[in-house]
Amino acid sequence: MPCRSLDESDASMRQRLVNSLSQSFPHSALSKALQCIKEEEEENDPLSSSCFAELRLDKEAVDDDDDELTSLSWLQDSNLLKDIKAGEDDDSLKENSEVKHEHGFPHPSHVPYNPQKHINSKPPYSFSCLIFMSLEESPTKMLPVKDIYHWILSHFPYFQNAPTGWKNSVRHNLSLNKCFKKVDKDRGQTIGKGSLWCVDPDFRPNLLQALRKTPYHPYHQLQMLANPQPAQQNRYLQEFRPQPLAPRIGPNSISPHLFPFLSRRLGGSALDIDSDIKDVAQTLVSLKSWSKAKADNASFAQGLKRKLGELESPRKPRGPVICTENPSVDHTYSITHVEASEDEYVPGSPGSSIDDEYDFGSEEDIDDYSDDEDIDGLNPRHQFKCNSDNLDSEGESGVDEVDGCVSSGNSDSVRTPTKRARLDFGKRLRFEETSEEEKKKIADGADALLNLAGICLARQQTVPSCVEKLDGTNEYSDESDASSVEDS
DNA sequence: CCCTGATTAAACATTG
DNA sequence: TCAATGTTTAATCAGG
Repeated sequence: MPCRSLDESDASMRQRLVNSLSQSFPHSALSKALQCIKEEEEENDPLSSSCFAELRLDKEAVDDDDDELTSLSWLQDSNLLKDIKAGEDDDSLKENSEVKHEHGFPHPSHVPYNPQKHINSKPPYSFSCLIFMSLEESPTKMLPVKDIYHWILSHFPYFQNAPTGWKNSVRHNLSLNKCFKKVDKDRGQTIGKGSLWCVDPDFRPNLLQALRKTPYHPYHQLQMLANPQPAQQNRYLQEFRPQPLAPRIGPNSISPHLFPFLSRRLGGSALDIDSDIKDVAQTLVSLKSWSKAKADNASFAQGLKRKLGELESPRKPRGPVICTENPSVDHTYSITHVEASEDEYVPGSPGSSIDDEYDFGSEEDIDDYSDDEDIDGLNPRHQFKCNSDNLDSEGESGVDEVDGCVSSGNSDSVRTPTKRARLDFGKRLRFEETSEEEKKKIADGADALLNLAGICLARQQTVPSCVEKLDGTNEYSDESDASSVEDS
């Protein structure tokens, strides 16, 4: 919860609030905004007073005060608006707030979104996120298109009155978005027409990243599930009935009962940042070690063999998936992808599941995803704007080739650890072909960056563990990240 | 202004 | 045959 400066008087705050609202909601939306706040209070939701502000985007968390002023979140802890709301009829106000703008009008980004109430507001989630949520809510992590429709309809009544084109969009997304893939017919039960769809584990971190960037998602999603509407008849939800909201453990925490995957991935931005730092440091150290190893042919060959062994053996630690802040690599259609995955992929490899990495879901789910990878190589969807040329062209430069994992915007960030590790390995092989001068530059750069990263990591006392992991002898999980950070 | 992603519409193919 | 499903292309818009 952003803390308001105490030296700011209520009057000035109110004035600034009104100004801000007037600009943000020119069409009588002020009352709607107030109504939203009042509704939140009336529900006496334990989350409403503390959580959703922290669940704003990471970027917003570091935004300037102006952005905070435009956010209504901090008002939930204050009673500044009570006078304004006094005497207003709740029903009429709500009615007005929902009727006054046309159906399909985008939901104001500064108003907490409740899909069950703002049925005329177009959900602030992309179809990818909607599909992702539906699939994640499924116990089996896979759904036929029909059930995806159903989930969306039951959770976002907006679509009940929306033009039917949204279903087309859903199918379009499923087909075109590389994040989703069809489950092998053999594995899918006989569900009639069509296939089951699931999230491609390769891209699940990207979807999570995208979801996390969506304003107000976690809070309202949780709230929605905690107060299921009668319209919700999704059989998966009936089987997997949400539990009442547990008291929030702390700021920015998501109920693990309702959304285990969200509670982990959205639980704290600091953890992800730490993870990113570790990723960078890991890559840099690795890079340096390889450069150094080249100086000694014997040790180089040994290291090569060891690296190869690590990559070939199952259940070996892999490089971490990097969830980049770069929107171009979130979950889009045009992410650069490893074309050679069919050759590289080891069917049934336990390490192929990202659940392994993040400990998502159940054992069955892990198996599902592992097996699902069997069909990944057969799925031609990755052809969309797949930019393997980029990799090759970058390979000429040497530097980009090697520090691909360092750059948050690099396409490497979207691969499975296994695939990425293999690609990195291939890159390193090519790295060995670059000139000594280039390698020296790279090593120097790595040194410099490592020093920078070392400062951060040392601050959190995670350098030893991080570096220790570089030799591939230790696991690298979010859990350890979380614990290390929490300990510090 | 350009690029990219998201959305929407549409046409067409496939499937049960 | 039909409707649902899946694929693909294109146009449009918004945001960076």
